[in-house]
Amino acid sequence: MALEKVLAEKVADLVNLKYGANLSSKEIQIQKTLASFEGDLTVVIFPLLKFSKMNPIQTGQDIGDELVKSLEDVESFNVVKGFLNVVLSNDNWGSTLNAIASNVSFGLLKKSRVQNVMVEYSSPNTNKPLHLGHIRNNFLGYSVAEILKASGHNIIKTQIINDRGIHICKSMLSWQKFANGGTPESEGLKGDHLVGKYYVEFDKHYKVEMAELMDKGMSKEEAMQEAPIFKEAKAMLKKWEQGDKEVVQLWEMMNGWVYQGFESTYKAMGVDFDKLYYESNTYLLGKKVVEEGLDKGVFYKREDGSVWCDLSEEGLDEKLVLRQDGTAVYMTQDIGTAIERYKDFNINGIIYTVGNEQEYHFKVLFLILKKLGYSFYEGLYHLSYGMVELPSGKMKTREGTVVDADDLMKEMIYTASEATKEKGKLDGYSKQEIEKINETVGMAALKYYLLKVDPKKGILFNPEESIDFNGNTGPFILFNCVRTKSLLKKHGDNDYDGIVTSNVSEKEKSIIGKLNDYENIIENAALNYSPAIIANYCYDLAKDYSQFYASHNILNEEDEQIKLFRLNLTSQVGRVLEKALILLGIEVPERM
RNA sequence: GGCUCCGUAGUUCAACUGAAUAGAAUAUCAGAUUUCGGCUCUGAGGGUUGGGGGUUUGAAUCCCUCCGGGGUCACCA
Repeated sequence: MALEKVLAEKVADLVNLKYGANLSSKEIQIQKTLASFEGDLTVVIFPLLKFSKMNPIQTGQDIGDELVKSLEDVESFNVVKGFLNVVLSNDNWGSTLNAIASNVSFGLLKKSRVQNVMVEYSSPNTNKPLHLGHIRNNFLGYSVAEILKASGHNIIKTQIINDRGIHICKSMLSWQKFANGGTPESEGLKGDHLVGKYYVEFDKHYKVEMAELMDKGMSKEEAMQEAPIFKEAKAMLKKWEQGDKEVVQLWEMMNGWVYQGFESTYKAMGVDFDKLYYESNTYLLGKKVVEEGLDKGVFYKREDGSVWCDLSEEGLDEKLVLRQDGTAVYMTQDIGTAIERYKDFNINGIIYTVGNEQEYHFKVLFLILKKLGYSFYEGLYHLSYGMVELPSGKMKTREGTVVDADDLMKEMIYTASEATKEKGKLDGYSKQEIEKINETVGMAALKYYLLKVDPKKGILFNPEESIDFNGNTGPFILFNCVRTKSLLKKHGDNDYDGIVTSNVSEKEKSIIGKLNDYENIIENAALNYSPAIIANYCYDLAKDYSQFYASHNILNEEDEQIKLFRLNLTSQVGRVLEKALILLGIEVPERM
């Protein structure tokens, strides 16, 4: 609250004046008073003792006296150990609430220096459908982008589509061999699922061929290289890089299927992008830059023709940037992509939302760009997040233990529909409207479940818990938000401007305090790239409101002034909750 | 093995970046309501914050060390 600042400044002034210190208000620690003590705000006294040269109690008493004298909003105080608990006047709460209500741009911060930031997320391969890991990636990247927007930055959402390489050729070759010309229409499969099916099919045949070769006495490594089907895939990659018409046509057709599939998955996820990058476009630039780097002496060529970057001085290993046969690797493409992005946009930085398994890769990438002389490397940041694991262990494509994104979302929505059927609150709604609400609720459950965890940490995905609707869950928060709307609708008139009351309960104070925290929470979430901070805030606020609702009359309140005050409070809780949920990519329906 | 991240109630997560008695949810147990044994409400138990040491008026948080786990060190992406 503005009052926290006022208080901090006042305390700093007092300490400077009385004890001859030289503190700024930022060095004064102010926190919310714990529920078990009397008071609203607490000044931590310990750090001030070296100036006051008195014990904590005396110092607290001393400062407290002055605060009551000089600040109108401070009604009284008490000192416990080294903590000065300040009790605020009742008028303060109403005016704080009104300040929030009348602030049209509440929750949208203004930055003195606006940054243009590119956020990359999703970054799929075009040889298989999206899975649970991508879901976390997408929700996280989307939400971080929204949070940064709210904190006052300009954001460009982007992805890099991994549409070329040996793995893509594997599914192409496999389709050629085994699909008999099957299309998404003829097989009745989403395009990305169809392509994924033949990618798996490739692996099956590959394994059989390897086993045969190993029976003949070959080592595993040899067999991997010598299996005919693998050699064919490699040949296809080479043809693709040479621009072979037939191969390119096949590539375009199958990627087209995949993009159609992705599009509907992204739509269901509720994510979007401002600009797409394709590795098939950027890898060539990467190759060119590697040539330049060779001239500059940043890279060196080995006898066999492969190109490397020596990072041993920086404490890392040597890194391959171009294969012996001159084809590009992952690193090559990423160098090209980064440069391209800075050419395309006037940006101050790029945030790469990529799993923590690639931390080493990005460390190396940023270092190489630095060595190449691109000063923009300073603005690059790897938003690294933990892997999603199942109770049964890791997800593995080949063992079929992957949780498919489309399947999972469908399940969540189904569970939501079962839950609403029981509650029966949707009478009078059309089938389409009900479907839309089920979608919203199901996705809210999934998004919240994945976003409430600190990005850095791994997630253990428990299917049963994820679809829970009680407790610390998305639907619980959503329900409270929807309830505020329905209350306000019932009351009709919604002009609560300037309502004050001298009768404010502890719960109400707590809620107003939390509402007032919202902008700090955004700032903090932006600073840490952490939707989890927003998610936890939403739950705290919703829980507080839920307890308030259970213990206070609102529409039934007889005192008109109090009733309006509580409606004002309700209105702001709904407003802030909805704003916060949107930052998580969660929509709020009118009813549920 | 080198580098790196992590370890908090039975379980899943918090703790405003160093402050008061480490909080929720869930599970468990006990009551209340309900003839609906699954809903709702109230309450309780549950912790040496992996172990040990250090810095500090104060440590889950910072430093050292050991133990345990993940990731990564590919001419894969």
